[in-house]
Amino acid sequence: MAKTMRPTDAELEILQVLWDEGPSTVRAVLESIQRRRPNAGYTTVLKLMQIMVEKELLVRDESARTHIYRAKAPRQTTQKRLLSDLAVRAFGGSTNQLVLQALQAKKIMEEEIAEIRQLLDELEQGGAK
Amino acid sequence: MAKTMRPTDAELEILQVLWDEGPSTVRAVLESIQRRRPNAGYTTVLKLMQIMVEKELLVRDESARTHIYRAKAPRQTTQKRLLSDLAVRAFGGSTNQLVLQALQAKKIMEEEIAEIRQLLDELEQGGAK
DNA sequence: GCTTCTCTACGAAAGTCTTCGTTGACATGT
DNA sequence: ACATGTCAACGAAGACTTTCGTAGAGAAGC
Repeated sequence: MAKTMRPTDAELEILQVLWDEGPSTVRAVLESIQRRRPNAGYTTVLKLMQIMVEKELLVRDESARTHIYRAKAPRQTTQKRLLSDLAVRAFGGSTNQLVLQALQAKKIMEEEIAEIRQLLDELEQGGAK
Repeated sequence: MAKTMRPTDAELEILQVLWDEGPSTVRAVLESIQRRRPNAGYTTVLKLMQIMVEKELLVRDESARTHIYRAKAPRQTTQKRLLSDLAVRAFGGSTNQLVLQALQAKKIMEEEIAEIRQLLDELEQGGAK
């Protein structure tokens, strides 16, 4: 029903866990988060995940007493949405500027450069008309 | 005083105007924003810009009655901060993954590919040990 | 059966973001 | 000097985010 929104910080933290570890219970997500942030509370994570079901960011299996949650959209879809969103908000809509800036922001390992080169080759072959 | 925060959506909209058009008055920023969003209100923009001065996102020249605002941090610095932030929040800290995803998300023009290739060349020369 | 533990659900509190109405100061033109 | 218009300042409302206390239902152990 609701249009696809940008996940908040806390929501993204939960999505990362579910993308990494697959469908999980609240407790499993909590424990994963606590590895990095030991002060995270159970009811906080539960509440967030409930809200995320309402927002249709997550899907919940209630067939057992302990519910199982999974991310509704795959990781890449969400990542692309966030990138496109950032391109508009901070780069005047230019994804290309975003990429250039990202490349300059970080020293890149040589293997990674090769990886990107290869992708460029494929794009050039596939896209050239 | 406050640590450098991530600008909000409305703040970023104002920053874009100031980056594009240089130091400006509230009214000038408002009119620029109204070109895309005619319902934007004067006091809303004013209040936001006042808050942004407190947050040290903007600097204000109060010497004249009509104050002049400018972005404190240059465009690229803020863009890099946002990219690095997104890399952590949505890409498990991998800027490289972010770049790959951004490249795949968009069809890239050939000239742009050349531009990126050139950047890669420079990076390879400068960074290879 | 009773106690203890785990889980979901609910609601409220505190913080932030965005919007705008109102006010008073200052400027301009006549 | 007075009317009109522009500006900064303030305060408050409404929405959203994040946190957590509390309560009740069900499961497990004694």
